[in-house]
Amino acid sequence: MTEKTESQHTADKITKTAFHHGDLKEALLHACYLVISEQGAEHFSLADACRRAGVSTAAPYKHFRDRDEILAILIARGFEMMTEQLQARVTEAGRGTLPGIVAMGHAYIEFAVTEQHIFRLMFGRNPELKQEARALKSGTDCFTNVIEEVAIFCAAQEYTGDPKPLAVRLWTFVHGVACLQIDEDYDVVAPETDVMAMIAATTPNLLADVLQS
Amino acid sequence: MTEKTESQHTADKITKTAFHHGDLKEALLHACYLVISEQGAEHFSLADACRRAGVSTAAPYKHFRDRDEILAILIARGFEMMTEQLQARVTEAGRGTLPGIVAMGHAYIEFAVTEQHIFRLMFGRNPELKQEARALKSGTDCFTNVIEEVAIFCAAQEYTGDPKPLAVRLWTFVHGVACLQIDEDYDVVAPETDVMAMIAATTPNLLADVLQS
DNA sequence: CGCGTAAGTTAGTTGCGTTAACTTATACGA
DNA sequence: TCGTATAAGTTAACGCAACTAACTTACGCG
Repeated sequence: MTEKTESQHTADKITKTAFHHGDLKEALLHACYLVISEQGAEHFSLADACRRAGVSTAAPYKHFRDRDEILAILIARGFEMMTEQLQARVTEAGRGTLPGIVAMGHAYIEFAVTEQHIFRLMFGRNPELKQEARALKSGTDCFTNVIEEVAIFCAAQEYTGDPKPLAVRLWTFVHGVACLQIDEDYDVVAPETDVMAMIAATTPNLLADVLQS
Repeated sequence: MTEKTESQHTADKITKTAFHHGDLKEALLHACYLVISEQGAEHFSLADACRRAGVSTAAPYKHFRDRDEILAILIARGFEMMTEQLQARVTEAGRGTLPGIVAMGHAYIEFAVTEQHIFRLMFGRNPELKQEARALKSGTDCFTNVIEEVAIFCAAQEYTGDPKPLAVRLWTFVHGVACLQIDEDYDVVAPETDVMAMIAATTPNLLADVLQS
């Protein structure tokens, strides 16, 4: 009898998929997302999210194992959002082209900036969170996608080497940009930096081996 | 009374610069450093550090404004350590040379790995911590040093362009490596990655403009 | 030698995460 | 149709951490 009632009744029963609240599970996830987006995961308090959702602080435990499970779900969703956005941008700019690769880099930064705190959560050192099945899967899926796009690019450029190390390089650089940007370290030390321009300028350097062929 | 006889008033009073404990301030900082090194700043509890130092949980407030001041001091010291280590390595490998630049990158990674949690603290998004005067100063000093070394390299290579954007590029890449390495993201997604080799291989690409001249 | 105060203490407040025990209301079977 | 098992909420309590207040100790100086 531990059905989910969400997908089960949706067909016949449109309203009231859940009991008292409507859909507290999702409402709590959204509240947590909002709190984290505003205050950062470091200062995130589950009790705060409960207040916003208008329920007691014990309510979440009817839907989640603990605080960490909620964070793991938000991490997983973050990676899914990121994957979608990267895909959209590379498709738009042209798969298998240099502008396509650059566009993915730009999309990475945009995601990191607009979803700063979720991004920090996704890439922070939280071994117990990131080893959660969902978070782990959506994370690896996201990067698998990047490798795939770089592989398509390599093929289009008739580069016969292994695309994976190149993907790692590109990812590393763009990730460095994202971290330093959202941590405001550029602002302190090199405020003149135009990160988007830097990515566009540096990507060809990182792909020099491919572009020469 | 277990005096430490550290040097604070040094000149007039040699012994017993501190009262009851010896030098609780320093002892607490060390205890906090240990706790963070073991458990990470996220799970760091000041009370835990107090227990290790053998004092009550109220004791720190005679020496520090609050928890955050301690963290800010540790951040500042982290940057100072890092600066020293980068300097030592570039000097050893040769200032103004490509191996020197690569050595700095390697030293950056080594620091990030051996001082994982302090590194995370240094570069995490903690606006209120990083704006602390000491932390801010030692952080900018650290990067100023990197720029200086890149400038020396550029001069040695007779490159007439601005060295700063190059330094930013190098820093960005190496920082990306450091983050992904300590967050164990490479392990999940590209475990074959040899980060030191990657830095050695990629640095010339990032410095292509200089090396061509 | 006595006093001021630096440097500790204990005890109390607040807030969070979590659990236990209780209550409510819904879905399903007799 | 109704009764009941249970899903989904509640309140109340526990332990722990950050911090504060009020008290105590003992060093150092005049």
